[in-house]
Amino acid sequence: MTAASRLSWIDVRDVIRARILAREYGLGAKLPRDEDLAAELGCTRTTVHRAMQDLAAAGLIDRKRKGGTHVLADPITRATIDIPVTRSEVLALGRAYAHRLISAQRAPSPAPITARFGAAQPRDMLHIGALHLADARPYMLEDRWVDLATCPEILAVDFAQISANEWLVRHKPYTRVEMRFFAINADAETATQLGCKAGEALLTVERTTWLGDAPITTVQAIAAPGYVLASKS
Amino acid sequence: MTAASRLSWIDVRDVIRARILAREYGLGAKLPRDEDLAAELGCTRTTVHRAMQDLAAAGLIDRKRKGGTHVLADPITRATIDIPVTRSEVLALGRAYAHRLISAQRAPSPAPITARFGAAQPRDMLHIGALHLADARPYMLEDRWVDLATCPEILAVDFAQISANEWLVRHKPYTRVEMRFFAINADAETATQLGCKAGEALLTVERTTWLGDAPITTVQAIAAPGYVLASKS
DNA sequence: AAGTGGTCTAGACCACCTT
DNA sequence: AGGTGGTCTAGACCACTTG
Repeated sequence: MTAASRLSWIDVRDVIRARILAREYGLGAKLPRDEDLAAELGCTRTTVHRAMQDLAAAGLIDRKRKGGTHVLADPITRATIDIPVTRSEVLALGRAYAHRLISAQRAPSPAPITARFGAAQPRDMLHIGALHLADARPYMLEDRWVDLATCPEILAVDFAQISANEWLVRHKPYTRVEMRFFAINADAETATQLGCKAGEALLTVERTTWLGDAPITTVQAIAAPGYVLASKS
Repeated sequence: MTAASRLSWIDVRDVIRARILAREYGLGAKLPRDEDLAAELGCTRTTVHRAMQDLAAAGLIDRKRKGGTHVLADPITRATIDIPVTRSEVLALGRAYAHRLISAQRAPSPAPITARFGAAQPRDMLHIGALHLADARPYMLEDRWVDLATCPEILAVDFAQISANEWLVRHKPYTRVEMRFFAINADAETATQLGCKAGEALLTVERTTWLGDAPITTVQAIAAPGYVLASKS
């Protein structure tokens, strides 16, 4: 027999999750109140709360004050993706990192870029093209816009020494980020830059960041063929 | 002046986050002990702990017992992606949903599929091809393998009535999932099935799920051209 | 209006990890 | 071996949201 010294929130979570998985609490069903579960399992409401918090974060249940706790009627699969600085990502693969500046021009943001930030008017920006290399081969192509009102210091950065990607991450923290993932066919120019055939399928990640409400940067990162993005454990 | 009735963990989190963003605690720097922060800010250690928990989940800090709390030396961008049942996804777009079974054959898993599960030996599986439609147009193409040892009931399912995707999500909960995102060029067969041109770039999501250590299913979902996967707010 | 989850306090003990 | 974060309890009050 196992001595149950005290019930940890992980135990509680596992019990509740098991009941959900076994459909003891079916899809869309309402769970007992935290207090009742606490009484039933022999722990504090705080402990049940901690367990529920974890299940909610995992996307298994939905909680509302007064409304109670419900199993999600439409189950979802939730994945977390970590995107490191490209230099670190390459180094972590055990490959040599380098980057190359392609272009950097000051210009007002074109409509699609303005729209990404949800801004009404075009903004004064720096438009940067850059290529990340792994073992001297093209790894990722960046097409980036940096808001100069929020981030004037970028004008003084020497992109021969540090990529815009890394400079921004290290010097311009953000509070909000939106990401979009999609696939594109390499056009002629992209193919040349990435050293692949025109038409090849390329995974593309679009990232836009803000500091509060102020736009910082938006980037379209086009990965070389074969790139795979994996979810965190 | 604002009356500070009591300090909520969100306030504490914002203070600490602001310090990190302002590089008051620089990259890789060690933060004060929870207890000291609590004393400084005038709240309980529990409240500081709750704030730290949030910052750790966001990927800003790293905590270790005895080691203390550190700002991550290599900042990462963390995104969460929710993947609903395909039917729900289509309906949420305000489009009509339908699905079509392409094939369903019992077969031992080929090496690449066996490997996805980390299994040593081929397993008895059901191989299913299916097409999801939105407004009667191809939306997503599924190439799925279901483990029959774990999930024999799948053999009795009528895929004319419910897609394997939805049946599994509703009847076979999982405890672990791994996802991979990449881009592929449509081959001739895929192009025909998705109603696009051969060679078009298609976003592909590979999902593999387990219940404990037991394999459940692995699926390669190929989205029609134009598909975009967005991170959760 | 009231029920339910969310949070805070105060204090104690535990467990992990670095030193 | 000791310091730090992790957790649990017990009780109180708060705030959202639904009936």
